[in-house]
Amino acid sequence: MDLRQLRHFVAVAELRSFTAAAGELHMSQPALSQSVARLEKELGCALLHRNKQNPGQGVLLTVAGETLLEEGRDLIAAAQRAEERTRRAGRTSSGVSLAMGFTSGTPQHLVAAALAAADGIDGVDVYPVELDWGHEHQAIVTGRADLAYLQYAEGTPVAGHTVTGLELLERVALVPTNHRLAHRGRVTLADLAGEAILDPGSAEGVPGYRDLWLGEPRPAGMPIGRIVGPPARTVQEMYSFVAAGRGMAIASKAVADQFQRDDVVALVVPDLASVEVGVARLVEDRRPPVRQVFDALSRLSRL
Amino acid sequence: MDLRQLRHFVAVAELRSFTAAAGELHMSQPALSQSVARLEKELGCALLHRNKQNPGQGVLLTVAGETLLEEGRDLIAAAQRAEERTRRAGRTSSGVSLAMGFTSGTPQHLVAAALAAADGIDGVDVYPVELDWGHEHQAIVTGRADLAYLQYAEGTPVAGHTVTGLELLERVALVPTNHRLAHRGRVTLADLAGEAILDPGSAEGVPGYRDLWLGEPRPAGMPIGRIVGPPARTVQEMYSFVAAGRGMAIASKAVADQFQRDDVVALVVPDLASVEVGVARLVEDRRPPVRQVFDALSRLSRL
DNA sequence: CTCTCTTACGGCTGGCGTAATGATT
DNA sequence: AATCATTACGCCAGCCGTAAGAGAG
Repeated sequence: MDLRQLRHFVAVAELRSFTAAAGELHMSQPALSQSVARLEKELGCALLHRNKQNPGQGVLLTVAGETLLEEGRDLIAAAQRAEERTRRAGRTSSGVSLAMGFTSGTPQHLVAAALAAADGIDGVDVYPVELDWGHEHQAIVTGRADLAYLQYAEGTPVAGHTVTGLELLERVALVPTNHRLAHRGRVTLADLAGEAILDPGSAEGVPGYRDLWLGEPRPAGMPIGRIVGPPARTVQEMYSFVAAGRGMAIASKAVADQFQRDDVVALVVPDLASVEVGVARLVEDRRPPVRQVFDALSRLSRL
Repeated sequence: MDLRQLRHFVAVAELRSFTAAAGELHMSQPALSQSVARLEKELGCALLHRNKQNPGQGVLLTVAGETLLEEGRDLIAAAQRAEERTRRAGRTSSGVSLAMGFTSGTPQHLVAAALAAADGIDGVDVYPVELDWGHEHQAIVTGRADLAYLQYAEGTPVAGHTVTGLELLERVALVPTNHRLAHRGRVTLADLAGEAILDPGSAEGVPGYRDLWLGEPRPAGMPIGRIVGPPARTVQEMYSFVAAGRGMAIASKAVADQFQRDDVVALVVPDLASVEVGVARLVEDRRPPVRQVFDALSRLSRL
């Protein structure tokens, strides 16, 4: 079995269409058809129910197809992790080196704590990797990071990861200094009703991420305003967006404490639920250094 | 990255030699050299320290090489499991079907219990797969079985598996009916000193397996006799070996209770430690039906 | 001189693209 | 007719094998 074939099959299975998958994979549809046919021949069983009475509705998966879709996704992700981890190892001269993912919204002391945690473990070195907003999950799955700090609605589990909640962060609304509410230290959701808001984007694998940073669900009568994109990738981009007067943005108080600009003001919003910051690792990651650092950080939990 | 290349690299890394690995892989050595070189180029880092001052001692691994060796082994095993599971799914008409591995030495009621356990779980079907002696571990790793019954020295953990001990089995020595000890119901290790014994082979991934079925370690003055191969693959082969007068064999009492032949006698050996029978699954196997059946069987433990 | 890995080169296979065909609504 | 997949066929890249080269004991 070949990883390329597997990628081909997974694309077809996910999109339920050879034509669509061929586009996605940047290859011709007949070539894709052949590739999957070869895979089926090698496995000795059909993976897709073809063209019977559904040429319009695309293809359906067989039991074997369902199985290979699940297994194949895992396998492709594992292959990418292997590649990424090897590349990273190639960049370090010696010893074990772990990548700690964080975003510009992560409280600084936590990043420092991660580096400090490694000092206590012999032969293990942790280096920080800054990730784009909302890519923490993806970074762990693809192997760009071994561990990552994650922000999520309190108590929401994240599939595929082992997460330990560490802190709760109050939330603030960021507005320009010349905003009508800028002189208020704290505001309510009612005050913010109808305000244009920065598009938070969405985080693969983190359900509820988008709603979290839109301040949803909001009580009746405090509707959300226009959502303005594109999503910010970092805190700096978020501040620039706000300073330009295009709308407000919701952030954690930790962000506002760490980044100060005189053209942007942070207003505490007490009726927005706090967000939880946690440290995450892949459930199936059994590498001892990863476990050790993870456990050390877990012990710092204030929850 | 390609699985073929990965297999090439893993072979070289494990054997610490291109020449040896090329033989193992049934390909020419220069082709293998190129294949690994291509992989290194793709990854952008060296995996092996070449030909510096060790052309005699073979190659050494770099940090990246060590990483890719570990990751690659896992990945290749995972690929094989994916393939095997898909093939199995292709053979079942519908629904979830799990393979329960056992050997001819597994107490029958446990196999029956596994099938019965599935009846209580909706949409899950368990079917038995008979494995060769000592291949239980390998079967789980390669995906031939999702669960398997395993026999091991009491309390010995098996790497890579989650195991629940279920029962302890007394052990017996199998001898021909015309053997000098055949009329005795029970014997000691001292009685068996110097007897020729069937080669138990070894089980990949189960440390101590060989010693277990040789009755080792034996007290001083009760030395092991000649070890006669080839290893038996099933209980029937073992009985035939013994009946032919080529030597004795050590088995669990459960085996002797289940298989009766008038040309072979089972003698209880009280001073051999009991073996533990447990049910095993892969640590990282998170599929709910596997967990459910495993947990149901774990609840049957008498330990 | 032997052992081992690398470089060079030629041949072949396998996978892709284009074009044509089939099946269904 | 339009859509979606398969079959037919030619082309090319990549991989393997053979042969030659290079460095160390």
